[in-house]
Amino acid sequence: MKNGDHLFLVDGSGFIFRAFHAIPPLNRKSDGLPVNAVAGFCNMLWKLLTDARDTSVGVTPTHFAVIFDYSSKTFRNGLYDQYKANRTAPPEDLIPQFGLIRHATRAFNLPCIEKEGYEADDLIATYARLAEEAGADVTIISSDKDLMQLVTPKVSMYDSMKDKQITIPDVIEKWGVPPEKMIDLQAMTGDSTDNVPGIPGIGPKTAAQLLEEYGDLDTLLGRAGEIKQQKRREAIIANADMARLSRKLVTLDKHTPLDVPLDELRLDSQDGPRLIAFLKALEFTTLTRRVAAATDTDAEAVEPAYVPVEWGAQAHGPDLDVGEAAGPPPTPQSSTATPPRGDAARAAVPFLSRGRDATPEGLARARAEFFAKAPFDHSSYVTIRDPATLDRWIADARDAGLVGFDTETTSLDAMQAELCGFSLAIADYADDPLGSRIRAAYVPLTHKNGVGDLLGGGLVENQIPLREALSRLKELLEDPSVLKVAQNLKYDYLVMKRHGITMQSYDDTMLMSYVIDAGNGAHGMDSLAERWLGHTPIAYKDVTGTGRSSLTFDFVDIDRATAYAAEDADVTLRLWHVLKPQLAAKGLTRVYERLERPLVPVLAHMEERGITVDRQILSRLSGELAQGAAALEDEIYRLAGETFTIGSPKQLGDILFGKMGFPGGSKTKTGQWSTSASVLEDLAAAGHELPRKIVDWRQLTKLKSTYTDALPGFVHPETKRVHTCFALAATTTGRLSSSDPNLQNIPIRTAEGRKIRTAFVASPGNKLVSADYSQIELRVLAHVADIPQLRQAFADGVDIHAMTASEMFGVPVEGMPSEIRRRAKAINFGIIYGISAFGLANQLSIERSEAGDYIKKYFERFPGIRDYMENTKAFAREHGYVETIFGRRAHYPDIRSSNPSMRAFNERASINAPIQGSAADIIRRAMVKMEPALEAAKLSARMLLQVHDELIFEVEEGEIERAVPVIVSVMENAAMPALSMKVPLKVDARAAHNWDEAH
DNA sequence: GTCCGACCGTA
DNA sequence: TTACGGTCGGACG
Repeated sequence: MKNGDHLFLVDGSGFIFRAFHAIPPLNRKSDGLPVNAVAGFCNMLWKLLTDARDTSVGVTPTHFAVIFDYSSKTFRNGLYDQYKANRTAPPEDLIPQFGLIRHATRAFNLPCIEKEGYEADDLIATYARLAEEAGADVTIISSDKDLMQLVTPKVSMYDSMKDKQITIPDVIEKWGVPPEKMIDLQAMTGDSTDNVPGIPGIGPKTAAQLLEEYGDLDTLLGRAGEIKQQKRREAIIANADMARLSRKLVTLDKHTPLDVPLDELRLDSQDGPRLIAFLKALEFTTLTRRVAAATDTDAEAVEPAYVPVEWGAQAHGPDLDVGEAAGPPPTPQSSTATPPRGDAARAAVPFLSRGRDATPEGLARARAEFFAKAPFDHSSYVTIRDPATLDRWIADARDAGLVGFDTETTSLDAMQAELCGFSLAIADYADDPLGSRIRAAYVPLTHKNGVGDLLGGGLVENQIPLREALSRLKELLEDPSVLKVAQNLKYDYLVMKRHGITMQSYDDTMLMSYVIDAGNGAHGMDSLAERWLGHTPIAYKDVTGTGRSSLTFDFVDIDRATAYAAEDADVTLRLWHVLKPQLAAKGLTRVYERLERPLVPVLAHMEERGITVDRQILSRLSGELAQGAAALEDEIYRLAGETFTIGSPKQLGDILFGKMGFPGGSKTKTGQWSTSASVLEDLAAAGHELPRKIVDWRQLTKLKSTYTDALPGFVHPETKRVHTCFALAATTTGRLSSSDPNLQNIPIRTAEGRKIRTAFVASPGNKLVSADYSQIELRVLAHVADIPQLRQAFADGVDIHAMTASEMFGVPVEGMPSEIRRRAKAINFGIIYGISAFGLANQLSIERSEAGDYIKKYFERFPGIRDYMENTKAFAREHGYVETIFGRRAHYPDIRSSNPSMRAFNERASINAPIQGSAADIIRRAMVKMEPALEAAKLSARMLLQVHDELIFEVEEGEIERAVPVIVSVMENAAMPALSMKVPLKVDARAAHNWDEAH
């Protein structure tokens, strides 16, 4: 900075208070966010940046900065503990604007300056002194009298609200003393708003008069006895020390250490799109237009920015944590914690307030609002490279009683994954009992440097040895008094279990979201961060790369890994704060704690055990299938008169419906002729040879590619077993899903397919036990719709489909034709699926009118079912979700769609969900109870798989007779004692060497 | 390389 | 007519 330059220093904190009161209340239109002070601030900045010359300042700035108070605690509190102690909390509507003004500053591409322990005024004093020494002129944008002591021939002030410059004569005119005597004047008068004591009875007029007479404060105090007025004389003598203290308090520090050097305040050009994005976000249309014109930017093309709102810790009212069953214990002090600096440091977690809305809903709302706006500060994340630091973090986690936890590994498959490191997130209560700061750290353990080493390089230096870190981590993860919070806990649980750690006391944010929001979008971390935190976390592929050039996580640079991993733990802990109170507010805590969380270790154990598949059987089957398919291919090509890709529905359609001229059945939604099995079956039934061959070929190639060829690839290299992955939060209804490989769709319907089941075998000395619920969904339907005939039929143990047929068609159960029973069975399934005449007609290959008659007849016989269906649809329309008998919710937000087919689809799904979902809840309960029941019976039987209504166990041969009754009993009584079903549950169980024979 | 549609295996 | 996941072909870049 040099002679001729001109520095503008904006007192950001001062401005906001003034603008807030001076400008009428103004809210963002879309959501009521108060923005009056921000609007004034933005208009003022824009004016100063573009035409300061036309204001009373009369010059254009070359340097510019906006200065803020960091917090209410400064060095002055060390001088006088009552300093600013009577400050009241700012108005509610002002609070979010503190943060917004900082964002505005950055959007204007201006330095945003603050420093812990100092007031904005001290920073302004220091910059002003330095600029003046460099020969520059300074304008302080403020009208605060506390800053008038800084005015000199080269330093002036500017009241932007009144467009009035304040120079030396202005100070004298207003206060009766020149700027250099303002300190003494303030020392005498004191300041009630800042709690600066001063001398009682001395106001500005008297002070000015005394200073005129005695010159300065020290002289006055030395000659106080000469003062004629008795009261004044006594007051000054009695309060001399107070006056000296006050002088210290009001004297600005012109030598504050600076983080941003003076020269970096040089004014840069405006970033039009960035500024417009901010202005659009706040809906400042006039200014948006002006800025667009001045910067030659197409405002239409700019998306509004995401503008997080900071809630300053200082700005919090008297919130108190009145406790929450499983919430974090309020630990007021954390000895070693050093809160991070910067924006994230001011993020404070709101707890339940006595004063405001002290209900579960109020807390849930407050948390959601707070975290929707709390900014992320990656600079506050740290890497832990030594045991001592790790110990400190673990101690802090213990103090807090709550820690976000995440593992980083080399694979999505928890059974194959190798641990690379882990991250922790902690909410501190260090100096703010009203809230908490979240900080996060990554602990790299096995990161490698692959530089110039074909073997993959050695370990990166300065990582805590794996064993040492794990022994410390074990203490934390197995400590029941510390709640661990993870996203998709089953994964981390299994990875840690493989390292000899059995986690205790945990929550899973993914499962919380699933309980709250099944049907409302995904439950992965990225979705949840977007939905609840308004934040997009660093993408995994941005860290590891993608495709051919991708790295496993252990080759990721540790700084990058820290940014990614620490953020994940941070996000997880924030999500917990948002979601946990919502469970309580919506009455879903039971569902989460009984049907979700306890299933995590159960499924982890099942996945860890795996199941043996006989690779020889699969290999032999693959050969047979290949031969069969090859023979069919020859036939197909011969019949078609040419070779083509049979597996291509497009090419196949051209052959069948083009070249061969077969009548096309239905079309797919893209307009292609459908070549589905049902179409081909119809053609085959009409006497055509080719379609039959296609159907057969499809079956063989399907079995080969999906099962016999693929399954051996899933055999684990060490355990030699296949470990599926069960997803807990994948379905809308509450069912599990299975993948990698999917063991819930192993063939059974055809003889060819069943051969694949013979490859799933028990290990030597054991047998597989398959136990499945009989007609569980129809039983659930009989329960929820309370249908007397169905209840009676299940109580009597009669054939339910035959009973249905008998009721509908008046045919005796004895000697019933199989076609009649088949139709009744299709209707029963149709009911569960939310029947339509169209669907039933399709299923039974009958006319739609005939299917409609069946349905009508069915409802006449079972009016309770129609009531159930109508009531369920009405409930779903009203609430947007339906419930299972255990209170699990499945959401159907599109049930109010104006699209009739979409609406109808959602109605059918919402009829089905309570039935399918209640059955899913029942088997979940059975699974949770199974491990302790087997243990109590001293059985070593191990649960391996779940297939919706079936559980598969591996049981020692000598144990089978004792194990089967235990298994059956747990399953049949699974609803108890939470619920007493109106129909009995029935379970069939068999033991055999392979799955085909056991089922 | 990544995505989507068609198809098909299970309950 | 419900709920899933896997494989393939084909189109996109």
